[in-house]
Amino acid sequence: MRGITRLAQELGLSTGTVSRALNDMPGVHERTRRRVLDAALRLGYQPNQAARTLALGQTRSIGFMMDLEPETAASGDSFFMGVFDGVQSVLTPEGLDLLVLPCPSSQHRMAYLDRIVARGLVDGMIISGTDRADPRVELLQAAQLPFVALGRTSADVPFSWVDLDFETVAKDSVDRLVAKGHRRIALTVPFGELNFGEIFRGAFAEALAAHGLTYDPALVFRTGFGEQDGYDLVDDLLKQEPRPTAIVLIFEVAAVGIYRRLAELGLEPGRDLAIIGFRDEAVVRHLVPSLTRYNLNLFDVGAALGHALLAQLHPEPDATVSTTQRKIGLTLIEGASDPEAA
Amino acid sequence: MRGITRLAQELGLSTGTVSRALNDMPGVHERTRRRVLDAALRLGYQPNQAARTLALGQTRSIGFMMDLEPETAASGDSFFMGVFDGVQSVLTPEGLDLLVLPCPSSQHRMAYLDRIVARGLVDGMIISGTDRADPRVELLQAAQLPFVALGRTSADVPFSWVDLDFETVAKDSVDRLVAKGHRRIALTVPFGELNFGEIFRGAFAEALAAHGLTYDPALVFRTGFGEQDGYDLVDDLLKQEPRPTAIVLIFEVAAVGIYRRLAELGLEPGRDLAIIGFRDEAVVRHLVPSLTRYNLNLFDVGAALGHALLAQLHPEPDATVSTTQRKIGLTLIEGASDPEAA
DNA sequence: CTGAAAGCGCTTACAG
DNA sequence: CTGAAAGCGCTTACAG
Repeated sequence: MRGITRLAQELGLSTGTVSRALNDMPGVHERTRRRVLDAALRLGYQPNQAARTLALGQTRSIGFMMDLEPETAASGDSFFMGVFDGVQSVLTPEGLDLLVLPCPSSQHRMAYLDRIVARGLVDGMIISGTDRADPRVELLQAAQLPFVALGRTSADVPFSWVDLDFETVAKDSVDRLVAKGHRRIALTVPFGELNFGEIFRGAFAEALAAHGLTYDPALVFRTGFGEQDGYDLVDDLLKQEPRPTAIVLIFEVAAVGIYRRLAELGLEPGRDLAIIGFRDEAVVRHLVPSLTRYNLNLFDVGAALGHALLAQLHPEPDATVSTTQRKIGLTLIEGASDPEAA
Repeated sequence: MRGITRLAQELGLSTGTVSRALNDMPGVHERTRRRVLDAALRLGYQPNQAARTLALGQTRSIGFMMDLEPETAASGDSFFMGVFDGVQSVLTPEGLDLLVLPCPSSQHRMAYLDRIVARGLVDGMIISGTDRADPRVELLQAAQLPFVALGRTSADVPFSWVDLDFETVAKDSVDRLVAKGHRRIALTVPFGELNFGEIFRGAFAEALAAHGLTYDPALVFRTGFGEQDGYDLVDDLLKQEPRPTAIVLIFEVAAVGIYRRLAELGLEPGRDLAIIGFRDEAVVRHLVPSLTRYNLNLFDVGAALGHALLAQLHPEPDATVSTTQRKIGLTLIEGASDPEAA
């Protein structure tokens, strides 16, 4: 005999009473409750999760789907860890466990998610790395599973998401460079169908237009997440006529490669090419000249995801389920990599 | 009505028969089996995991506990992501799901693990970042939960682990430096109680002894995982009298900081201080002069963990459970950072 | 305030 | 080869 039955027998009570005491349900004598709690602690009793899930119809677990794609995983460096910590900070007090679900690089995202959902492994999901058109959103909606996306999609169906404020980063970067006399400004966007690339590009074009500058598609460089991608970018960029005087990045690590290639060519970051980096990270923190970049609080991103999910799990008594759509701001860290144009 | 009951009714069969058909049990008419499988596919039936777990006593999930401690997390996602992919590659074909369990930085490892284990969330565990004395090993043994550690402990109780071959890295590094005329060789070890620090130190001392050199505790530097830690190390190192001519690292990123600080001091990596880095990683790949370091196949590490775990889940019919203890080798990548001593 | 019993969705001896 | 029934460890109306 094990579990709650054992506990009940040990105490000479029924499992019903023990269960009610354990779960803080009303209608249990205070002395009884205390006896139960004491015994549970003493015997190290923990309710069997599967039995609980079956009886209650909920798992008390939240899944966080993460791609293992080497392509996108590189950016993962320390990004997700910070986010997880933030998510836990709001889920743990609610008694919810966070299960990170790594989708193998060999497996299709949809197949992976479909299986997770159908097996009823979690009460809610957080998905990340959203594509412009991301069928995972429809899958989760169809399954009626509460979810939040870390990242938007281009679809206009309403769903909860938390995303970085790419628009403001693009606008601030352009404003700053234009104010310093730059007119030919290059931009990086990700390979593939990741939605934030389109957002970034759109906001960038708008910001240029606001200054009466024209958006030149030739100055938009599709790159990967890595250091090498930044390196490879430089030669293409220098080939442009007239040569751009500045570049705005969307990946943290690319800056390192750009600095490296410029140095090889006898060029100097800042003087020969103004650079505004993306998220602050250990790797770029000590570049010389110091990189102008943005600070992002990963913990906040995670916490926002957690809250958005809770809002879906406990829908307001009256109204429709509350949909969260929240952009997290990044703050500028002034460096010396984007001086006045020559 | 839902789940298997619904499926059974749809087919005019008992749930028992449907279950047997679904699970490929013997004693089901071929035609019946086919009908069941067809209907399951058509209706998108997936067994409820909680019910299955309760009935079978197993979850078909494996947990991978990961620390979110900023201290150790810095070493990062990029490390774990590669490992996860390797683990999945052997678990997925067995129908096992991998659940990554991130222990919040605010929570005690033992409390976190204890809860996970007691709730019966997984059939097996992988733990990482083992301390010299790591109570998680005893906890898992006491709970009789199959587990594998990524990393050894100093305990002499036998349990399954997969670890990097720190001994060979230490020995090869020392041999190489001594052959190049170095006699005063410094070493880094991690802060805290991480077990591999002790292993690395021990192997280092032994290797020195094999060359008739004495191990000088003043040349052993305790450092963290970050770039800044490498930076901070340099001044202390240069203070030593006589000054060491070489250093062997145990963290990937430290090399970047060492290069940076040396440059500030007008010193040159290699010429003024021979450096052997640790694991090859994007961050150190383009240092100049190129860093001598080691390559590690993360996928292999993960696959080894997966196999070690399977060996525990399906114990050999006859014998005692097979314990895996496997060191994964790292291969030298020759660079220019450790030339002959002056 | 407490107990007996049904039910959550599966699996699996046990009959037939 | 198939069905009826018990059981996995919980929770929760329903009686008392």
